[in-house]
Amino acid sequence: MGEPVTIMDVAKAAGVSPATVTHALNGKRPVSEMTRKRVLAAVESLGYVPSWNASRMKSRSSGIIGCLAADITETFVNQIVRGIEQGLSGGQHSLFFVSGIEFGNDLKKAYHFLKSHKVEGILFCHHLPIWKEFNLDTQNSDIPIVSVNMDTPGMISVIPDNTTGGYQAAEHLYGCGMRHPAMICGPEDRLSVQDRLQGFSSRVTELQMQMPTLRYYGNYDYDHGFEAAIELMRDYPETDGIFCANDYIAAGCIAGLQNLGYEVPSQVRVVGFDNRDFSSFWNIPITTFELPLQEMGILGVSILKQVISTGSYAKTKHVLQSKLIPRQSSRG
Amino acid sequence: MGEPVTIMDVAKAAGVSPATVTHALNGKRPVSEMTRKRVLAAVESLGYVPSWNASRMKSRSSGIIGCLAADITETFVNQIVRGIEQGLSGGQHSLFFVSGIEFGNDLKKAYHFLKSHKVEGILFCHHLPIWKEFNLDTQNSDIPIVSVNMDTPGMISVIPDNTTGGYQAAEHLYGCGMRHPAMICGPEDRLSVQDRLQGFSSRVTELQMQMPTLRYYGNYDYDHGFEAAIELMRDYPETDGIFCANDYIAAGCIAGLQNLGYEVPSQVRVVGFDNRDFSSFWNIPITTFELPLQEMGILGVSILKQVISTGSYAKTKHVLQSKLIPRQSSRG
DNA sequence: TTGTAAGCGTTATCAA
DNA sequence: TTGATAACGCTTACAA
Repeated sequence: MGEPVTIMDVAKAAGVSPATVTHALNGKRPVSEMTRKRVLAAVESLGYVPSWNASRMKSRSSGIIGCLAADITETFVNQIVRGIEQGLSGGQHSLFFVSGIEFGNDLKKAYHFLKSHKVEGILFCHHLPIWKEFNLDTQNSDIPIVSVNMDTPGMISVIPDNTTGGYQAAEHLYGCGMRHPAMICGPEDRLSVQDRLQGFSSRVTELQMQMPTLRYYGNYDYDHGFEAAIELMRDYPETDGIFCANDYIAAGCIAGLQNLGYEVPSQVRVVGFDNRDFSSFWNIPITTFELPLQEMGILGVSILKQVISTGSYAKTKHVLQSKLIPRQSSRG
Repeated sequence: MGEPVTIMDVAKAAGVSPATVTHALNGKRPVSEMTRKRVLAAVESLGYVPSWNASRMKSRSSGIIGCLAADITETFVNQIVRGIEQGLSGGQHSLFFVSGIEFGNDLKKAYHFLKSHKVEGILFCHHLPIWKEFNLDTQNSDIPIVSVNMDTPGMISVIPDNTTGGYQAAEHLYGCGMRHPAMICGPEDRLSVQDRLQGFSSRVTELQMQMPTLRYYGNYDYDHGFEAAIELMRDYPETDGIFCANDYIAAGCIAGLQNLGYEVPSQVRVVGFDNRDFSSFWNIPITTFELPLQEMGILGVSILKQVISTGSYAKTKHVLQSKLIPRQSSRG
């Protein structure tokens, strides 16, 4: 498939030196208009594209930022990645996305891969503290790392404010008439679940209401919501407002409530989290919270860029607010 | 942030030549066990990782495969990318994913970017024939390109069989008792819509049934399904089976039918497409088709690898079957 | 088994 | 305004 065209080929074709070709292309020193035109013509006709590798051999900077994530099909990952791309667009850096899947979930391998490409910084995008496994490397890493979505001690972190989300959920449900709150949680080991729970229960306490001690932990899915709702209403029949840890659970919860003959929202109000696509057109549209995922990606890039350019690496923590989206499931 | 560690540093620390370091690391020539150990110790203590750029300067191959897509947040894109990652894992190549977003949707720019990184092949991942815009480049491209998801004339294509999907939808609905079929289409300019329509109507004809001439084109979303269902039942009240171009439309269609007082599936059967997450737990679980997205990614990689290694570039077309997932919306 | 030196394609420095 | 040359970090003949 065709020999690779080098700067020498272009130089020969244009009858100039390789140095002139470089400068005609990147304008780092003046080139006469006539020469430039000849060079550009040669570039065009030969289909020459400079080799990134060779260019970056000399200059210390690779111009590449790496992103390490587990699985691109997870909504939170691809939304964040989209934000990262936006934050990078038009700038000097480009993105090298690497998924755990490529490396059999061996993050150490993936990290070394990025390092071998001389990335100038890494955006780390997980919902579990997997970083612990290769802690040693990252702590003393000469490459700045920003953790997006996980509050990772010892790293700069950009995270959504799940706690305030929970707090606002309680506030909102109270305003809609809830007096006997409850929560159906997701997986117990997720920080997002704990934070949402903590925010919710703290506002519940402030408002001098009681909530069940049972947490109804389970998967982040419909079935768990359905079953938990039935258990919950059996255990605490006075419940008139349920905060679900995400929209899948909320959807199941609503269905479970309807199955028991409850009316949503007049008898029981329901709030979810994450603003999944179906939430807007669920049979009872689901009140939810939109995570600032793209904003997190954009902010992560901006912070990383700053760290790279200044060299200062303060382990700061940046919290972005989630946004309440009120829908029918919570208000009459 | 620390000076970059080079092979020279390691060589000095281990008291050997750079050549020995290379060979101790990649085993392309025998190294005594003692020397190897000293080298590896030096590598470890210095945190040395070989520069990918420098390594690839000599060898013609970059070991990189590029992937060009519009938007990673689209399900079909990230599923395919996941397949690509799987196909690549454990092999010699790594993936450079590039999104249109990074380049302000200037595909030409993105293509040149990949070329500058000396990618050995490109996987092109779109649902629209945007490639036409930079047709000239790709036709004479010295880099092999495989189009995944779009049947792109002049390129190797890996595509889902939407036509057979439509065909099977008609077959399935007929088996469920449908005698007066109809279809609610998506955007008229999508090939997927046209193919699904064609497959459906061809089986309808074979089964000697009639279907409306109206196509009910519209967005691939819930609202369109809802409104189109109402129009459709007004125009053709005898309709007892509706094939919707995707699951969003199907969800809206079911809601629209229920709104009119029809029972699904006993009075009207509904089939969707794409197997969205909500389809399994919709209030009436939606019969749908699962696209072989990950498989398409895997196959795309495998074909591209073969083209790269053999150098032969036949413009073949590879069609993968979608899989019917029967649920309640179609059978009583 | 190991070392020396040339070369990959580009850019920076120096000289013209 | 331009050209020659060294250098980037690594691999690989070739030599020892």
